[in-house]
Amino acid sequence: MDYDKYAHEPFAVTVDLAVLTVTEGTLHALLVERGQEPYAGHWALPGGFVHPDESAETAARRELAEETGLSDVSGLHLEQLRTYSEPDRDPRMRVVSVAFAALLPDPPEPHGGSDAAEARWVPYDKAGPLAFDHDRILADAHELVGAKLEYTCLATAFCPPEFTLGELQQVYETVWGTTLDRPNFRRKVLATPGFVEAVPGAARLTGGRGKPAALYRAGPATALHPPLLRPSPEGRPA
Amino acid sequence: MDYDKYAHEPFAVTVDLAVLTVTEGTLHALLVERGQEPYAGHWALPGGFVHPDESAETAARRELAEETGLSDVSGLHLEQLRTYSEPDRDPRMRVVSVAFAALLPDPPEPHGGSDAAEARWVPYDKAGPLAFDHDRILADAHELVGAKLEYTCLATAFCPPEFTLGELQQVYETVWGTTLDRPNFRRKVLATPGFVEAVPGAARLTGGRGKPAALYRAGPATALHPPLLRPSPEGRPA
DNA sequence: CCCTTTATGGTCAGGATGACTAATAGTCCT
DNA sequence: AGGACTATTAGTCATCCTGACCATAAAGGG
Repeated sequence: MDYDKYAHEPFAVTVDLAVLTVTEGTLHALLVERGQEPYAGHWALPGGFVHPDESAETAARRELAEETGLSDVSGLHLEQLRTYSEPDRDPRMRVVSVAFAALLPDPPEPHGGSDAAEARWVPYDKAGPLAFDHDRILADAHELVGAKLEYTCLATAFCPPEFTLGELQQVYETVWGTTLDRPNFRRKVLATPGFVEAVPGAARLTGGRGKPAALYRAGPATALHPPLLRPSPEGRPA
Repeated sequence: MDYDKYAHEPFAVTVDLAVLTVTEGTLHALLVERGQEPYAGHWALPGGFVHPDESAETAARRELAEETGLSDVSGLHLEQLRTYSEPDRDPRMRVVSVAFAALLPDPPEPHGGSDAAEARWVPYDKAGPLAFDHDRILADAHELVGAKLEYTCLATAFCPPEFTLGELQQVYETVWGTTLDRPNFRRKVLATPGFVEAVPGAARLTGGRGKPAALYRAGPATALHPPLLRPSPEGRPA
């Protein structure tokens, strides 16, 4: 890198967050309503400028805390998605945005943060046309999370500290948009060492009817070997 | 994103390229020798500033062409890796770098490009301490490529337009640092529709001894279902 | 001509997966 | 309280995929 050969144009660097959660069997994204031009009145992904003294990861975590009002953002899963740098993605100036996907277990009531007119959880399908290239960012986040569910233990990031296998399966089904066989899912998860570990105090749960389910915690494993492949819709995704 | 709330500090945005190739059964990376401070005399990944009118992808492709001297960079595989944005990663100023992994079939002789004192192919293992955080970027690129070989058809990007299954297997073995069973590898590859397609003119090849191998081309498939998992070194990667 | 080398073809057992059936243990309704 | 309902948990069975092999074919080199 030769920094002195070209006059380096200044860029603005932002972070955009695709904050995802699973509630009521549906994938939700956290959106904010823009208060100013451009795209005033449109919905957009939360985000903001990277400060001079922080990394993109730090900025993303700060924005996440501001936007969700959560105090403990340190334990949340943050995944760097991709960087979007098309020259015309912001009509006002040259903005390079580092996008992150954040996974939340329980969706807290979003209080329209510092700079957002309003913040709301919106079902993924109904996340209408968003400002800037945020539609694509959100779609990319969905795809990334869906793929990572296959070969990592990421799914537990959508669950509270203690969860049932039914809840874990719900995460897979919701993100993938499919249904899975319950006994098979159970067998697979339990056969993967370190994925989940049973909570010894044979606890129970569920506010509904049916047999109480055993509780599990996220295990130390991060990778899934062999992976848990989502069913191919057709013959083969060629 | 509220662009007017904070005075947005200007950042310099660069691209860094981890250009990888497989030659003589070894993974090689393209490195350039820095001509100026900081890290003068050290080796580094090729890269440079993103121009005001181009995206990071475009900049990466341009730098790749300059650095390798290849005229046809359009067909080469470029994969966005990650963005590195630690505030202190460059001692002089605030630089945010979008890193890419580039995969080459035949390593052309690198002509020390416009701004590089010298450019050279270096075996991956011997890519000593690099400038800035480029050691980590290179390692991340290796890990990404290794993972993508498992569940995508990326391996053909390391091969010339027509190749033998032996060469394809070589790619896997070199990147993963393992050995694979030849008949099993063959069976797996041929059983995946769209991965490779035989060249009808039952051509042959190889400059050495042994039975001539059939030639194949890259197929239309991009994903590998089910994946081609690398052998787990120990019991289970927990 | 024999040996080495590489490619290709095939077998065979074990593991993983998908499709089901059945039993268990609770809540809800009447 | 009893029965209906529901969700969890357990288990079976055939099939596919995989890893570990062995065998054959087609070249080149002594």
